[in-house]
Amino acid sequence: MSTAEETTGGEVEPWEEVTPDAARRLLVAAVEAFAERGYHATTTRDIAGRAGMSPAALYIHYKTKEELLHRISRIGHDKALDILRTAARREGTAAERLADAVSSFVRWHAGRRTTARVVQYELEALGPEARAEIVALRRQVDAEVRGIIEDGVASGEFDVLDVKGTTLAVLSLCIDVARWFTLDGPRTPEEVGALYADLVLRMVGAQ
Amino acid sequence: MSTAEETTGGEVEPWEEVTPDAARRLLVAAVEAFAERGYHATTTRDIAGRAGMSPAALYIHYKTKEELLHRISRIGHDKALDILRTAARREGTAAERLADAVSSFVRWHAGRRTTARVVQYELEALGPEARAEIVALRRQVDAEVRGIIEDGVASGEFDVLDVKGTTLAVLSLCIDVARWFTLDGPRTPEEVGALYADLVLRMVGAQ
DNA sequence: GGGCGCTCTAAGCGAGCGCTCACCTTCGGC
DNA sequence: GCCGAAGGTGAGCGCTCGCTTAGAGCGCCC
Repeated sequence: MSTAEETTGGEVEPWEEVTPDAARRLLVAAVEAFAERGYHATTTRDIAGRAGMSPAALYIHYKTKEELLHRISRIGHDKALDILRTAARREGTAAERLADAVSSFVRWHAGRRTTARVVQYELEALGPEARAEIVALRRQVDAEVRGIIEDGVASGEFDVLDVKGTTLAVLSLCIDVARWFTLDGPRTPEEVGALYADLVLRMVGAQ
Repeated sequence: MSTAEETTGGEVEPWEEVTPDAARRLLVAAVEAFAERGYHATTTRDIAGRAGMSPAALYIHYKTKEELLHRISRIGHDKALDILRTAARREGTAAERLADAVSSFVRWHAGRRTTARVVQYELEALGPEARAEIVALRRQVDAEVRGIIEDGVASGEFDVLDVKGTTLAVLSLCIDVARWFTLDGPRTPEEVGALYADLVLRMVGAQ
């Protein structure tokens, strides 16, 4: 009952920061529904139904359906950024830090696939201000990865001509895991993380 | 007025296989709308409006809104598969063919970004039989890329441990271009294609 | 133990959805 | 010059959407 959580980096119970309990149940239901069908194809009745409540109960805890998406996106981006920061700021060579960043980022996208899907693919359903807030978080994500690659280039560990383009490609590769990964497939999140860390080290000329 | 087409591989007028003219205008309008807002967030009134017609006109040429998506997805996948097959079956080393496949596939995803978005991200909006048809095409796409990588491993050009996983990663990298690329950005489709071909050759240990 | 605040529900509002229908125009063939 | 087919429109049907409202249940503090 506690194996799935280990793939996320030790988080025992996700969404534990959301209270009260009913608000969390609604949010978890929304994550599942948004990930399965997309934001626009999901109805508030469906979300409330999955949480075992009437449609009106949703509006006690959230002002609109979009606020639910905003909260999910915000918490998810915070978590993703936290994972990358932890890897970027540990001690070790640039290659070790990049491999750590990629494998843990990929493990999160695979293991928390439903959350990651919503976080990465439903950005455009947000209104202008909410979207701007999330875009700012994404720039920080980009900066963390670019920082590691720049370190590796400066130290001579990496051989990269286009640092910005390579950063974009590395992040793109990791993010797209949320699109194709399924727990029914032949690979575990850990295996994909290890494979991708190896591929990325090759991309930056570290091996 | 004819520079954009060149990025797709020489196609002068896209969707020319769709007739009559009104049906093509509706389909082009649907591609734009689906790419901007997603299938579920697009209304039939919006599609008809973009094509300069009344909402009812849509149903003279297409039975349902879903049939429009199906036609777009089918034609788009045929084109994508055609691009990969052309690169895979040309003469040359495995490295040359892989670089050609990746750069032309990426050029298509960047240059025909609206089409590619619909093709790659709206699959789940299709009904079961239409989705099964498209999934079969995707398996052929996967087989073309895997074939080149297997050739390279057999000839000793490539150094790849996990062929299936690496194939998946290469395709994932190319496909995700449709998510982040914009014509307003600093890169042309040709530049991204060249960068990605280089990165993929590194991933398979060819340089 | 009575009032209060928090949580939730049943019912339903106005709006917009995919789609249909009755009818109108245009135009080539005889 | 008339006709039928092909391609188009305006109005609107039945339905479901996001969201609201009036009020019920219930624990908790004075």
